[in-house]
Amino acid sequence: MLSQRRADILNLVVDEYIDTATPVSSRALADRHNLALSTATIRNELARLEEDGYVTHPYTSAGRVPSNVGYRFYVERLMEEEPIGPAEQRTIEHQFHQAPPRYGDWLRLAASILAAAVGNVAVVTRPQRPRPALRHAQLVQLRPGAALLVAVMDDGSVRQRIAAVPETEGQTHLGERALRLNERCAGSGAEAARALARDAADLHDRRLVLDVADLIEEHAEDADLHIAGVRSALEQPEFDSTDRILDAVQHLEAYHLRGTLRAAGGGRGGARILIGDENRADWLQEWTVVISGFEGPDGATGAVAVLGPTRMRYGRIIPRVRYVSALMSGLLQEAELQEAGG
Amino acid sequence: MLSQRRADILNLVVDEYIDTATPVSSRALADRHNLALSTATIRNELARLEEDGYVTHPYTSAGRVPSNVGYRFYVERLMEEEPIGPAEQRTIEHQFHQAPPRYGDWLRLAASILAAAVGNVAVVTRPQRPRPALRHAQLVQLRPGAALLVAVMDDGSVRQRIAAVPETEGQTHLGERALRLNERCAGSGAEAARALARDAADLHDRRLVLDVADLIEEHAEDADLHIAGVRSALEQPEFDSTDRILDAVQHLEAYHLRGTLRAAGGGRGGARILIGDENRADWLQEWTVVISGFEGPDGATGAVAVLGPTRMRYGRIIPRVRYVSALMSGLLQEAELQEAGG
DNA sequence: GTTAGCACTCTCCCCGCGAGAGTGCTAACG
DNA sequence: CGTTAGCACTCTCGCGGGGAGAGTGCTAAC
Repeated sequence: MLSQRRADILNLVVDEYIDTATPVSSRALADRHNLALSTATIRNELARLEEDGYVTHPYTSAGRVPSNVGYRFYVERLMEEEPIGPAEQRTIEHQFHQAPPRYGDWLRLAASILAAAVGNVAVVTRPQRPRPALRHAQLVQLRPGAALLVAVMDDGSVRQRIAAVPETEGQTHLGERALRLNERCAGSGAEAARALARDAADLHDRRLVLDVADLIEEHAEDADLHIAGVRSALEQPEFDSTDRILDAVQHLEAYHLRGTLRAAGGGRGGARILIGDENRADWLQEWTVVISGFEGPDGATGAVAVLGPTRMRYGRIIPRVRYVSALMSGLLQEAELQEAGG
Repeated sequence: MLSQRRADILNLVVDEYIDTATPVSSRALADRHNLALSTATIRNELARLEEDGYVTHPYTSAGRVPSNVGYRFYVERLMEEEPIGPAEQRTIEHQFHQAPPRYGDWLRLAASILAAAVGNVAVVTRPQRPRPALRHAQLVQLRPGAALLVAVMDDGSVRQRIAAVPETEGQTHLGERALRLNERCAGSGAEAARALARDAADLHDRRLVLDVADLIEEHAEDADLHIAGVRSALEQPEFDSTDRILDAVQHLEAYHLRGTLRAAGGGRGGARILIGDENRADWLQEWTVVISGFEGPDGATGAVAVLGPTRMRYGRIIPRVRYVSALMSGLLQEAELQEAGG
């Protein structure tokens, strides 16, 4: 294991690098933090840290940069969490209380608040039950032979697909079909609905029941993912070339992020941290994801996450992700906001 | 008005500039297109065009660049539309037919198809009625005292807000309230619902009715806007500096684009073109927006748009926006796809 | 084990300059 | 009078040189 002194130095290197984004020299460490050591000694220790894989060298005579291993060690043993002072808490909660009544806006606001607090990309997903049941289905006629099937789930999520209906039927007939559909499927999960399909006399009714079953099983819509803070993240020095920015922009779309977050999971309550190559996706190899699951009512779960370069302010970001996650749980589930605080 | 020859030259300048993205020199015009004119004559004509404001000079001795006025003239009088060949038509329609059944995905696909066809940002909005009526409302309990109010409109759009409910009521009570809400408001527009609020005996019922009225009046959700092709647009040479890219990224979010598109309107059927300073938004001063409204069933309207730098391939983009718009109308409203073609 | 000193390395930035592209102007031409 | 050849002038862009500066690794002394 690392000697105390070497751990101290690693700690300073990471802190300094996170702060300045430039490779850290022995002089910088000696000057800015009063280690009672000469630069030469520090250089020796840095060389050891490099041997052990905690830091690297961009080129022969530049300062040191933390490696993924170094960050991991930092996060687990060295980092000091930057507490959320009462003023900051008040600001955040105040923003939450200014929440617009619209649910989508509210989730987006949550993402914005978090993004502003951490200066990186923040993502908030809509809480959903893993296997919801149908609450209510509607049919809206499009053209002859096709209608929009709108299904509201009992966790409040909504899914829509285009369904085939008899060419001859107008909106009133479709209304009747929707009624039958609801009588038959309301409250059912996917398997139950699939089983019920056999009982339907009418071919079209049967197909609609199967459509509903499919909808119940489907993944969430893109709409259920809210992203904020892309700009502030991309302003950081790691995104110096336009190519890097474009790559990031491309991957930071809701459509792509859904999969990414699902892969990352999200430890309930705490925060899960994936640094660089601990991420599975290729494009995340130089990113860190901090993700925390929160709970909605009735077993529904969502996730709050922050994405940024591996050089991120872990000590600041991690507690804030946890805090916002807890706030969301509180606002969606518990009786009182105060109980949510962290 | 412009002499024939000068108009020809302007036409060539715009074509050439759109193609190469570099200021067009007299030599380039003389070489590549067989004008029976010397470069000197062309230079004289260019000087005249500049006097009249159709082209500009980035610096003393560079070639000419079209001005907004020049583009406008080009679009209205000079440009040749690049027809959509049978092969391309087939490709596009084929992609549409591969459409996934999910409605949101389908709209996103439409945006992707258009983006791919034009190499710029494409946006598709969900068709909605300007003043829809409530089809069905649901209440999903969150925490004591608060529930998620989910309203499905008769145009198939969905709006959700967090509503206050009595602290003591659980999901079963809320179900009854939802029933009452539907009995009372189903089929109503915003004013009708507001009028009905007075009849409600229970304070909470009344508040819910008012919530529903608000929902009916609200603008669409972000989810109802689908964006594609950001990357390909930002790869164009006008986005050389990271600042420009970041500005664009910031403004190209669904949340911001909604307002922009609403301001641009969208002439039914044809395509409306807003070049540079013809746009109201500040950030669009060097962008062109090509937008076309399409019709869904029952008076619902959506919009298809392409956004790109003013130097865009108008002759290619405009007919493709119209075409996709017509296809959407066809798929959502008319009986047969074939009738939609352009 | 620690430290001073030193040679060496590598980056980064600035600067200058030449090549090249393109114009505007003038004067000649039909 | 419109058109054209010729020419001087201007401005950009890319390239290479070079010096300053920052930082390391190593060696030898403490």
